[in-house]
Amino acid sequence: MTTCRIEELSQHVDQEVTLRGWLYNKRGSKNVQFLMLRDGSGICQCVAGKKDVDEATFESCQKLTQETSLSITGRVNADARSVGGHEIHITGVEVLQTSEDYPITPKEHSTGFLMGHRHLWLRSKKQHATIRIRSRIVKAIRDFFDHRQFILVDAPIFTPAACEGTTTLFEVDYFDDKAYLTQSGQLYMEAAAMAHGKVYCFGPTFRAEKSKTRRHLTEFWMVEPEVAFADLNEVMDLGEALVHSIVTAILSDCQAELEALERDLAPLEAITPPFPRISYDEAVQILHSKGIEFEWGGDFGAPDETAISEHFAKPVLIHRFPAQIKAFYMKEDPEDPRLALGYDMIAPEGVGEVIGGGQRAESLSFLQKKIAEHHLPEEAFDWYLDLRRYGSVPHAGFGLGLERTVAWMCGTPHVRETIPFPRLLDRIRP
RNA sequence: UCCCCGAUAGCUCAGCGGUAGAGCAGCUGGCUGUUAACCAGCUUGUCCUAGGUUCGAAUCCUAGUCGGGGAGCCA
Repeated sequence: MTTCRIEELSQHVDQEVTLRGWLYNKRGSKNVQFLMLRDGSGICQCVAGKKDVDEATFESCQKLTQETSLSITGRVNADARSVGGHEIHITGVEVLQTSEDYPITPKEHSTGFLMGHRHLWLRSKKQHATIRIRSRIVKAIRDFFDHRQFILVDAPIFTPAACEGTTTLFEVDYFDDKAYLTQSGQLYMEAAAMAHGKVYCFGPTFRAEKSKTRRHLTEFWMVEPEVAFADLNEVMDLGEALVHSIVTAILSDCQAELEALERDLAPLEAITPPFPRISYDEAVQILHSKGIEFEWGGDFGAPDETAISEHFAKPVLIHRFPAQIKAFYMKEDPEDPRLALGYDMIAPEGVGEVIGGGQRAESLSFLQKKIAEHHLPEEAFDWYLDLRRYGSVPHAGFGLGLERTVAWMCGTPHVRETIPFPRLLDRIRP
């Protein structure tokens, strides 16, 4: 007897196989039962005709409840009437554990209810598709950097100080001292880039922001490349190429998942390089041309980002922001010291910022001045300033938010569905 | 931190001053192939909590709790 997964059924037509999984749904009449079995790799219709199986088997099929775990043995039949093109003509059914009163029925539920049952909601079709796409995106990201000779360097989760500010950090006890959960691996990647040239880290980051929006999590994943000797233009090229390689991978490998999510493919197929690149000044002009009030020097809010992105069919890169609204480590524009050599990539369809990055300041005295201006404790950045004392070179990098990228690819409006167990302002369970 | 909206059956909701309803789920029966199958019947409530108004409150008022959406900030 061959045990196989539903995704492999096409290789076993007319053979008898055993499938192991959970009952997704059931339909039936007096003489025939249709069991929808899911096993993680797909969903398969298993048919039990009253004349084709013994009485005990038919009766046990009639009694099966949603999400009961079971193994089903039968002959694989190619049948266009069945979803997926194959079905099983049952010869035997073995129940592993009977599921009673499964909370998530094949009908409508509120988001709050589903979030409370996240551990079970993961089994539902769209959630299953979303997590598979997330997995494929992670692989696409790793492949992208690995194929370009980047070295994976893991950044610490416990950190002694803030990267950008202290109000958004989670504080934890660290023996007799305090530590914070990392909000970015960037500073560590700058150190690693001076050792390996091209590096990236990929892991969870934490922000204690009291944000309650569809784009925010308190724990989210970020991939952060950092490249020695690179300038702003090179990391804009890198971000563009990364996003393009992610889209290409998803479109070629995740067709079934995109279909389960009812994703409109046209906006994804439109994501081809080159992406438009505009300066902050040009972005402000676009806002003004649309009649939106905006004062030069401020940062774009979510509605501003959407208005700018609606101007283009592709992701748009906005570069050279006013230095005053950007982090202390940004290099200033030699042609206009009011500006910083940073950039954001704004995704279309209201997704918003998926990449933030730019060229880092390599001058020791400039950084010391900036740390003072931002009222940051210089002693906390002593090790970081060493990177400017011992062979400082121009370098640049960025961070790409994984959950926003998954939401973008999936067409999912809220990032909480793009991570298996989301951590939000007021939700830490399950 | 601020601004909106909501809380009624296991789930999704209707009822909005006269004492509790529908669909789905569950249970029983029917149906030769169904595609969130369908048809008939049955069961299920501290109407979020605490005060108040009223002859009478799920319904009106106040406070609180929880949930949803949005803003700021950011990936």
